[in-house]
Amino acid sequence: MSIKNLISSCEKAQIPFHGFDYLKPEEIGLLQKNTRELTFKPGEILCKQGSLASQIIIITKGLAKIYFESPNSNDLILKIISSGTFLGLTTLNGENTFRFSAQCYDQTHAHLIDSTVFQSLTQSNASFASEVIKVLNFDTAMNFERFYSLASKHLHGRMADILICLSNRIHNSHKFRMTLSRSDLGEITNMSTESTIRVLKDFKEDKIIKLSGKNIEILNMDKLKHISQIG
Amino acid sequence: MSIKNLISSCEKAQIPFHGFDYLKPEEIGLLQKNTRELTFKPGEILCKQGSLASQIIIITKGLAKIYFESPNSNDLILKIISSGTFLGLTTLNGENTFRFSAQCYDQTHAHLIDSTVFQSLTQSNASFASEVIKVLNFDTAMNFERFYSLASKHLHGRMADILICLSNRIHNSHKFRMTLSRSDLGEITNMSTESTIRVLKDFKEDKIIKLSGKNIEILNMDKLKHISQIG
DNA sequence: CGCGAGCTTGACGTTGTTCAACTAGAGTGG
DNA sequence: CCACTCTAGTTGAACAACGTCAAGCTCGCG
Repeated sequence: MSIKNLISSCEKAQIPFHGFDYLKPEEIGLLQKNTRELTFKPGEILCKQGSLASQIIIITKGLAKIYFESPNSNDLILKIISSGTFLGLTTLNGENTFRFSAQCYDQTHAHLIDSTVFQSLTQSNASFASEVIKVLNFDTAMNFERFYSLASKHLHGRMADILICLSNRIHNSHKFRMTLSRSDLGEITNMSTESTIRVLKDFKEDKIIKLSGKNIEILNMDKLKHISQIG
Repeated sequence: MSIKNLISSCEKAQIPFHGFDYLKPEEIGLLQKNTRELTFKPGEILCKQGSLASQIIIITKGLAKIYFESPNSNDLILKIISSGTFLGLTTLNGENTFRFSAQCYDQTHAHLIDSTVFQSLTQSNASFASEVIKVLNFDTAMNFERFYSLASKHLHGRMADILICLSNRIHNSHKFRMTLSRSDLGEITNMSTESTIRVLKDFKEDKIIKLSGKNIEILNMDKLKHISQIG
C-alpha cells in the first residue's frame, strides 16, 4: 500500500488528518510495513467491544455504525461513520481495549495500522501527535452534538438530525438511496421502528421529504433544520 | 506558582496527567511564567460557550458542571467535574472556541495556562502530547458512559448512575453532604425536579439510601449498581 | 402462486413531564 | 419575638410522548 494512497484517503475525513505529512522517510517506511488494506462485507464486524485493540482502523470507503453493546438493554449507536474516520484512536496510550463495537452497513474498505507502531509515532513525533489530538477533539465535538440530540430532543428533532447528517456528512446530496432499513434508522435515532415510520410519514405529509422505497429526497432543508433546532 | 504544585494537583485527576514530568527545564520555566492561579465563587462561570479559549483550565479543588447551552430548550449537563479535570483541551489545535460552558457549584480553585503556550508544548514535545492524548481518550470513554446513561436508561437508572458517580468519583465516600439542590440533580440526570424527588423517595423507601436534609448516605451500593445496570 | 421479511397502521399501556397546590425552613424587618 | 416572605422541597392529578403489541400489507423471489 502506498502512503500517498493513505494520505489522500484521509482527506475525505470529517476533518482531514494531516499527520502523515509530518512523518520522516523512515517513519513512512515503518508505517507502510505495518499497514494492511482490507475489505469488509455488509454486516461484518470491524471491531468488537472488549477485544484487544491491536490495530488502528481507517475507513476509506463504506458506511458503518459504532455502538455500545449492553447485556441488559438495546445497543446504543454512538456514531455513524464513513470514509475518513479513524477507529481505535481512543485506545492509544491508555487501556488498549475497544470500548465499543463497529459493524458495516455497506461494503467497507479500511486500512489497518499496527497500533504499537501508530502509538510509537505519537510518542516520537510531536507534529504527528498534535494532528491526532486535532482529530480526537473534532470527534469529541461531534459526540457532544449527538449526545445533545439523543438526550434532549424529541422524536422529530432526532430524526431531522440524522437525515441532515446523512445528507450533508455521508452522501453529500439532498437526494440519496438509503442503505439503511427503517429498523436501522430507528436504532440510530434511538426510537422504535414504528416511531421511525410514523415520523417519516409526518415529514412526508408536511412535504419536507419525498420517499419512494429506499430513495429519499430532502425537499425542505430549512424546515428540517428548524425542526432539528426546536427539538 | 510552582510546577511541583501543578504536578501534584494533577495526580488527583480522574486519570493522572503525567505530561509535566516530561518537560525540559526551559519548558517548565515557560509554563510557570504563563500560568495563573485563581479562585472562583459558587455560581461563577469558568468558561462560556462560544467565547475564545485563550487558556487551558485545570481544576484543583471544587465542584463544577460542564454544559451545553441551547437557545430553544434546557441546558444539557455534559459532565460534573472536580479536582484534576482539564478544561479546554478540546480547543487545542483546532477551533479555539469553547463548545460548552462551565459553572461552579462550590468554591473552586483552578490553574489557568495560556493555551498558546500549552499548544506549543504539544507541538514540540511528543511525550507531553502523548499524555494529552491519554487524557482526551479517558474523557471520551467517560463521555460515552454518560451518553449511554442519559440516552438509554430510565429515571431510576440515571439517578443510580449519578449517585454512584458522586460517591465514587467526587466524594470518595458512601456518605457525603450534597452541595447540589434537587433541581441541580434533576438537571444532571436530565429529568424534572419532581421526578428527582420521586426517585429519591423510592430509593429511600427501598432502604437503598438514607436522606437527612442535605446529607446522603448510600446504604446498599450493590442494589444501586444493579439498578444502574438494568436501566 | 405462495412465502417471508420488511413495512405500516391502530389500539393501548407505560413512563415521565407539567401544573397547581401545599409545606417547611431560613432570613428579615418591625 | 412574631408575622412576612422567599425559596427549596414535596405531593397528587392531568396530560403528552413514546413504546409495545397485534394485525394487516407489500413486494421481491423461489
